[in-house]
Amino acid sequence: MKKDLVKIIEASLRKLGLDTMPPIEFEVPPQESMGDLATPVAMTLSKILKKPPRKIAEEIAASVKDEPVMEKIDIAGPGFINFTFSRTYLYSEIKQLLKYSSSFLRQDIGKRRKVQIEFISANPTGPLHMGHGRGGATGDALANLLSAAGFRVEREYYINDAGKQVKLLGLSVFARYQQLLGIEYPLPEDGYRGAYIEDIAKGIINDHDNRYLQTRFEDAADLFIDYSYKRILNGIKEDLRKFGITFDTWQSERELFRDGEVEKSLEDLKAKGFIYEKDGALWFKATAFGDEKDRVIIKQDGEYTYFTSDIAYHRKKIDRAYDELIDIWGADHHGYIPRVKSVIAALGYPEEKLKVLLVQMVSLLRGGKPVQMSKRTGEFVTLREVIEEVGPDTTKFIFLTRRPDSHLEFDLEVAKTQSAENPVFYVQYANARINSIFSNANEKGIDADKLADADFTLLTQNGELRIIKKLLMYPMIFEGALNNYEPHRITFYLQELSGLFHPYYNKHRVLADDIELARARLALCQAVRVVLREGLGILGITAPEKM
RNA sequence: GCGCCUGUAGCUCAGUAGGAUAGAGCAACUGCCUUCUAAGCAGUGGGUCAGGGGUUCGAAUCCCUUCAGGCGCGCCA
Repeated sequence: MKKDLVKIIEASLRKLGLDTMPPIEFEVPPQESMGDLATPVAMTLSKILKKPPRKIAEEIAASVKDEPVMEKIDIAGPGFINFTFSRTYLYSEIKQLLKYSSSFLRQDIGKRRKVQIEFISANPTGPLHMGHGRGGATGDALANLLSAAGFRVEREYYINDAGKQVKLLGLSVFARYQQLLGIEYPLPEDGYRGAYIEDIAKGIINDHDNRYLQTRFEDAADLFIDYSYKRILNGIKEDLRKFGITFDTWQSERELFRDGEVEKSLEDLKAKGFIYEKDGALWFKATAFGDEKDRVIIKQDGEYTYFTSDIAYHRKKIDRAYDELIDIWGADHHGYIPRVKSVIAALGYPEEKLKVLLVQMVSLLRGGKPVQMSKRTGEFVTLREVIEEVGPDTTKFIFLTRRPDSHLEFDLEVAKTQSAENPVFYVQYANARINSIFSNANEKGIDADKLADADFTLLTQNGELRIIKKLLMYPMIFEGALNNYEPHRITFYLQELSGLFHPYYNKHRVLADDIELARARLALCQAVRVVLREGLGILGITAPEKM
């Protein structure tokens, strides 16, 4: 729809003697009667052409008005050009949509370029929480979006299974283990305290009995650390399974050390002259690339920092020949962006190769009151508990009806009690209703095959034309969601589409007595169903057959 | 103190590379189930786009500033 219009307008601008094309933007006019799409391009050009916008608009309109796709063209307000499409065009487009759904809905923007998207990557030191859920829903939807747009997408989870945090986890479990066996053993100061720590300790008792009773932690560390984080990682995988998110690759931090990636990346940076020694530590010259201070990579005590393995990690990723890397982080890590970007630059790659998307914090409420999250006692509501309470589809939908950078208030009570009238069901219900119509058509013996050959000219009702136009708008929405990394645009679109379908369903009988009309309406329903499923698929939300 | 994000209807949020009379859902109120699923439909009310200045044909959107909330600013991750 937009593509055809752009072509027509560009041709007309060329006729007006313009050789460099300005970006041609479109919007939906505020009132339906004004037309289907409008462009303010005449007002933009007014400065360049030094002519009043309405004059330019008239010239464009005059040279375009004979196009067969156009029903009428109006000039309105300060210089908007309003286009109304001809029915012939709408009917032929909806036919295309039905006949070639996949290429119609999935424009090949990616051209098989490779993108890797890394998300969640929660430390294996505890179950996933709501923040991870939001990052997960967003990352998964973006990956689906990119893949629908013809990119080759890899989803990766980075496992911080080396370093201080998993060690602290092991020590916390070790302490609980001793305590369970009747020994007084202090929990580490900032150790992990959730009930799951005790469960892991019980698991070790179960598998290894009291073999590590009263040994020193140092002598049992490997077992306690490995046992604990692996068990938690399995729990995370189970959380993800329940949430309906899968990954292609799981990159272990330990492996980066084991495979010499960390060493190699340091040598690399050293050779390039971005490493120096100061105060008994080794530093990376991040300020050379716009970061506000240089960063330590080997501490005085000889240990690496978390940043060191992140250098190796991003170096490895970027070396694997991806055209684009996307990292999705919680917004609390935003200060970390210049640091990682500076690594990309130091390694000789353009910074734009890495796109860091921030997903804002989630605050959990119940009935308007904040749910207490205590770090001290380790008491917090996990993602799994929320999924089990409100369901994965509703949970994802709530995450995906907000802009990633808006702060999100997730009220469990609202998510649940609203469930009957929750927007996600509104969308799913439209799909289920259409399925039901098709099974009724089948029972009545109405031929629902080859619907692309139905007589679309019978679709003359306002509700029908509105739906057709909305369906043809999908590629625009898709493109916008993709270019801005904003999957929520799909969510809103699906609500709008459903918001047209339900009233139509209520007002007009799809399975009309007139068989040809029934077939035309079935074709329309089919198109709606295809788009709903496509959109829900991108969001990672199911489209139940029946409800 | 510095930096990032946010502030839009009673509530939760869209709308921001400037565009026309600022939208949706929920909540509130009034109706609609003997024909394809009432998880639905029809209708009503609801706004100082946080405040103030500026830029221009035009600002919720851009700039400056104030206020409010959140998050960062480690040889922690």
